[in-house]
Amino acid sequence: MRKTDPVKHEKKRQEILEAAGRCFARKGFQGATISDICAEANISAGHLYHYFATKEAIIAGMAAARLAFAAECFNRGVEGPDLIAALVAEMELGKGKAGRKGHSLLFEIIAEAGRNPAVAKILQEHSKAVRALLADVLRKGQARGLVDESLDADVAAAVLLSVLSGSKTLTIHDPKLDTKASAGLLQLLITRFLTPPAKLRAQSEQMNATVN
Amino acid sequence: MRKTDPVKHEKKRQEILEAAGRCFARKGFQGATISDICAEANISAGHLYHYFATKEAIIAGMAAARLAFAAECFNRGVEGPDLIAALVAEMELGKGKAGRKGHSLLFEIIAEAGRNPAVAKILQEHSKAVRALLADVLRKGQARGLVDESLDADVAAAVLLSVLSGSKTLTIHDPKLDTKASAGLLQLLITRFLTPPAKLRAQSEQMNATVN
Amino acid sequence: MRKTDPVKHEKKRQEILEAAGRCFARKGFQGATISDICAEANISAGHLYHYFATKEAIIAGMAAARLAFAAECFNRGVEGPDLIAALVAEMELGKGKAGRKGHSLLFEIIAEAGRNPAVAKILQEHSKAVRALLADVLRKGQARGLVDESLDADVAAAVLLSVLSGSKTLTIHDPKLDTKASAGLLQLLITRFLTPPAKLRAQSEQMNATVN
Amino acid sequence: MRKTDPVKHEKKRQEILEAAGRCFARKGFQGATISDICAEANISAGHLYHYFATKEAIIAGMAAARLAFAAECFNRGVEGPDLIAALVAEMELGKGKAGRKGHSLLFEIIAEAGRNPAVAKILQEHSKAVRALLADVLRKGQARGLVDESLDADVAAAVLLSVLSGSKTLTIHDPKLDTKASAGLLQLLITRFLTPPAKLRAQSEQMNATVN
DNA sequence: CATGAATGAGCTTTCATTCAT
DNA sequence: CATGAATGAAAGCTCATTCAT
Repeated sequence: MRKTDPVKHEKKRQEILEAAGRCFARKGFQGATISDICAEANISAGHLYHYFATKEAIIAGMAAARLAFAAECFNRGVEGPDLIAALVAEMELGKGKAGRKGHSLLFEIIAEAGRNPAVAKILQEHSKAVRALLADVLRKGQARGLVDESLDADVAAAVLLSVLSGSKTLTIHDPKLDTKASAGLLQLLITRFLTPPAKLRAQSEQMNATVN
Repeated sequence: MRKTDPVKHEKKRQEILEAAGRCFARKGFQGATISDICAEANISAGHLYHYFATKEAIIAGMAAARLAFAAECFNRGVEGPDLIAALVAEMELGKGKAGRKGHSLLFEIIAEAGRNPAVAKILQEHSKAVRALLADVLRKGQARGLVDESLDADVAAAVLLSVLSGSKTLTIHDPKLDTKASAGLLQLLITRFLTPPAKLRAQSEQMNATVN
Repeated sequence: MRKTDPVKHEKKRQEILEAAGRCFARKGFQGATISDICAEANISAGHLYHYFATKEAIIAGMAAARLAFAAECFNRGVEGPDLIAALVAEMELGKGKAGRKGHSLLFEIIAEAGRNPAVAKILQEHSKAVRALLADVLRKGQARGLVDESLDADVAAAVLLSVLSGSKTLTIHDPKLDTKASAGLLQLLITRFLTPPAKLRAQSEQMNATVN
Repeated sequence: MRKTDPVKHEKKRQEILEAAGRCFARKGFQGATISDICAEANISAGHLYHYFATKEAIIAGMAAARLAFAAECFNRGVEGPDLIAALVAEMELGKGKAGRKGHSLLFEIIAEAGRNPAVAKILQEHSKAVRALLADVLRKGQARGLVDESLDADVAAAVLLSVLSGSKTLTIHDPKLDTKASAGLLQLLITRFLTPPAKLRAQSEQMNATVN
């Protein structure tokens, strides 16, 4: 009497979600068909429904998995020594086609969240967690004098994350973008936003001194 | 034999595009059917095809119209006296449900651009034009000492527009967002990014003086 | 601006219902597919849905049409001079294959009524109407001394109709049935049930007299 | 190497058929799925196929079991002292919802017999046996002067069974049926059909005598 | 210009059945 | 004996598009 092995089951589920992710990135949520996903996952149409009750469930599951993965990457980067460099790195400006596909998927999720409450909830829970983490990092920075104390850490975290999202539109708006220059300006933008004015003044005085 | 009145024809086209825009905002590009659009525009399915050859053409036409309108608004605001206030105003953070629908539509367009070359081209042409305009404004600002001269105006314009796009994810990521505080920090972010360091130092010294 | 012609529309609807009736008689409600019905009605699958929203609606519509037709036949027969002969005629015992198909359809409807409320309602409304008519005829018979006055006309009508339904199982239970003999006995059964005892006695005394 | 215990095997078969009967009563032959039956019988889908080769076989087996059971009940009742009361009792007019489910199943079988030869054969064999039995009882009644000798016992048996079948449509045609009154009239109907005219005359003369 | 009847490919989903374990 | 993962054909239904009127 062999009972279902829940580990194997979960592994297969993840495999399917990954296959679905690739299809969705290629064709969008509605453009990708169940057939596409089955072909990509190498299973039959009928079998897919042992793992997911509806296509909706696949979309929701896939969004959750993708965002969880993104959050994990973000966490790792942000807990390192250089917050600003980590943020800019997260923007993945230069990844070519593969990166752009991933970005499309992100905007697909955002658009879907506008009319699919299940996806909206997933997206909001994800960003709440990421925002909280970032706010925490900012507060520590404020304690160490590296971040302007006059900024509300929670709001600043939300704004920084929106900048991060926005940065991913750069290559979509302009495929011939100078990614190095853009990354540099984004780094400058974040630096000027976060650095305490006193410190900034000191730096610029020093620069002036150097110049003169 | 009366020939088609081209003015009337164009007017109807615009009407249909507006109807399509409402449907797309509600249900997405694939979720909205030709039937939906016909119902919204009060015409028959057959008649729709006198104005647009395919659904694709409606999507493209609608994206073009929507972006043209956005550009127009943007131009008006940006040519006014206060650039930064205009940018923040453009972010439309507090518009409630209606605003969020419009934002979903924007991200729909962005996601679609990732896999539909026609839409990608429209989006890129639009942003090229807007970017050029904004870069021009920035250059004038640099000439008048209001904008940091060390910034490359073209790249800075692209970055600012990406911040603008990103800001529209704020209410999607968190519907309970404190819109005033967010708008305030975004304004601060742009200010600190653009203001020449020298001027900023002056301001902050002045502030310090006031404080002491 | 040609508007839909409701007459044509209704005619097509009836055509489809007739085609559906044939398919259902052949394969049952679930056994007959939308494709089958479309092929039988010579229309495309998509077009069927201009006339019926769901397969359920086709079943319901078809049941209603079929029962309405049956009621019409019944009414015509029953209002004639010989009620009992009409009832026996209605049993259609000798119609061969075609008849049996029609009977299967009837039992299909009855079985479906057991779990499909919409069909149950249609069936009940139909039989209510037929029962009322038959009860009326019985009451007139009672007034003229042809029907036993001690019978409750309403209950007797229901019982007679159930006998009519039951008679349609005869050829299903036994395909080699002696239809003439069965029809004869059914006629006798109904006669003995309805005829006033006094009249029956007179007849049988007369018969006895003849025999002796 | 233990061989299959044929007793246990048969017992399980019967269990499954009972479970199938409940499912079929609830949802019909095509509406009930193999999954439904497995869940109701608490076995796995694969295991079911150790007992039945196809769904068809389950339907046939279940029909056979159900009809065998019905025949058994019938036999017991009909061999008792009061034939007519037994027939009316068999009609089960007042059993509420449960009864109606059982009746639906009967009509399901009848409808299925119209297009499924296997089921048709089972039904016909069953009714042949029951008819033979009933004909026998009638012949005995004729010998004892309780049943009209002019009736052909075989045909009368078929007609009586069709009345029995038909009676089961009563509550389907009218859920608010007066079951007592209907049962009374059915009893009267059968009585008048079977009783020898001479005896009937005697009874009615007696009644007249009483009345006068 | 305007209609809506008509098409048919293709969608998501279901389900009887098989098979490795 | 018993499981449930796996199949794949086919179901009901949708929808962009065409066309006679």
